[in-house]
Amino acid sequence: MTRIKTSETINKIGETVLIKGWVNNRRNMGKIVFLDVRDRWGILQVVVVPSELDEASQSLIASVRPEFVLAIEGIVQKRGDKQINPDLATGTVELLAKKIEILSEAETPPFEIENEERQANEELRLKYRYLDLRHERMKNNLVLRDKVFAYLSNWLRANDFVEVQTPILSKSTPEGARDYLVPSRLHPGKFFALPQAPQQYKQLLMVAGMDRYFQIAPCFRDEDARADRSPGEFYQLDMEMSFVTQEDILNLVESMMTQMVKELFPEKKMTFEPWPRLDYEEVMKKYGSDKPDLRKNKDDKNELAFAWVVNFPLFMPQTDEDRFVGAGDTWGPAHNMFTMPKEEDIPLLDTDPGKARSYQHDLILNGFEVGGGAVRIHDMKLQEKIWDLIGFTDNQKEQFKHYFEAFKYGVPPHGGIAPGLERLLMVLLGEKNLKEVTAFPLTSDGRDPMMESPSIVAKEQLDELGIAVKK
RNA sequence: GGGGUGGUAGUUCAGCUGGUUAGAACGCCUGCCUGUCACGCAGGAGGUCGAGGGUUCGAGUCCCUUCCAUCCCGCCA
Repeated sequence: MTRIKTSETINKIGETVLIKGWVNNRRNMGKIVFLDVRDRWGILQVVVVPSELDEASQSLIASVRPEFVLAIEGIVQKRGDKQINPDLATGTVELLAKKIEILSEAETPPFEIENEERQANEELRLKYRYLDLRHERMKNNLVLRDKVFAYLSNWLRANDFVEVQTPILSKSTPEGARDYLVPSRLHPGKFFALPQAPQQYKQLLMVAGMDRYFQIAPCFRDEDARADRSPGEFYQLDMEMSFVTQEDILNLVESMMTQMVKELFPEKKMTFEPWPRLDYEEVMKKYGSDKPDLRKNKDDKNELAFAWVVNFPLFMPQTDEDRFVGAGDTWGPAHNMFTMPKEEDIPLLDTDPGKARSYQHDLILNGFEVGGGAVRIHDMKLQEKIWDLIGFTDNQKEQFKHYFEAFKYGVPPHGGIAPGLERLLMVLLGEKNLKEVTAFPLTSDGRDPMMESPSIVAKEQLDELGIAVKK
């Protein structure tokens, strides 16, 4: 007999079926036992009456405990009017067990699976993440994460975007965050870096003529975590388009996100339609933040205030408190060093660079920055001018040699954006921490208590890589 | 690197101004129960009070040191 999902039983009244799943709960009434059996699709009440069971099943029913994995064959029956459970999707039916097989026994878990309210502390949850993910809320979060990823990918493909996988083993470049380094065995003393974002690759794909690129891109930054900032790795919906203006980028993303929310989160209401385009300077003056929470009623869990922030300054002054690592003493890039200045502000580069504004755009949602991007510089002369202004040395420019080289061969005007997918999901799902929408996150201090990573490696492995570890 | 909060049973927590044998709920174990669905009832097991030191007749409680967790600042182009 083929297994069916617990959720399918509501359409199989009177039929003999086979279900498989975990014991969510057991209620022993003496001569009758109720088992709530859980699979990915839900929970089904199984009625166990010894007289209905075959002999083998009768002898094992007493030993069945929560989280045992069972295969149960039985007859789907309609529940009596008084026995209907409105809280259960399968609450109108139940399975009268005829044959029970224990596929796997289970020890008592370190925390309760059935009771969602009683939540263990975070480290314990992460150590036993495979049990934590049995919680309905966590399972639903992962399923919705997949739905959002799939919706956005498909939407982009339907709009002529092509997904391209860019390298994970990449190159360390003087950008903002700390790199994760990967030693090269074949080139002792040299290192790959895991990408902080596929920034240069996607721009080079525009040079290649891909026209519209996207990627659900893993990004790696070796920085300290926050509730809304994952330690280690996270995913961006990385996008880049050729022959577009900033207006084109904003309109496309707005339309994509709006449709996604309406389709997948119909209970949500947007505060603004269309989304406002806010001037950076005005926003800072009015709210003291470049990512204000613009909801009208902050108690309403279903209100979503999307907005754009534009007209960012191109440069930030380098100060002792606030300094772009890798730049000189005067100016650092406000966003990144590839961001295009607004045409009307280009003359300011020679006179008053601090006043020059750029084609950077941030997507904000309920007080979180859920995406950032820009129109890029496609003129190498302008790019060099920017590099000079931020005090790049010849040595630093040398690290962008490939970029320099590529820009000799015909570069389309281009720009893009990269929404942070976990942060977006966190807001959409009403979670307070990115860990709640990530299957196997690291702890805040960058460990995995389940795998016990990072870990010490064998000396032979280090020797082969030419690495000596300081004790 | 800095700051806030926390660490007591398997889990989540309470434990006042220092005072008898450290409690509750859930979970777990045993028994009873044929309509429960947070089943119920009766009983039971389970504690290095994060660790070390100190003050005191007496420390879960006060002091010092230290470890761990989490949130925030720094950091995050």
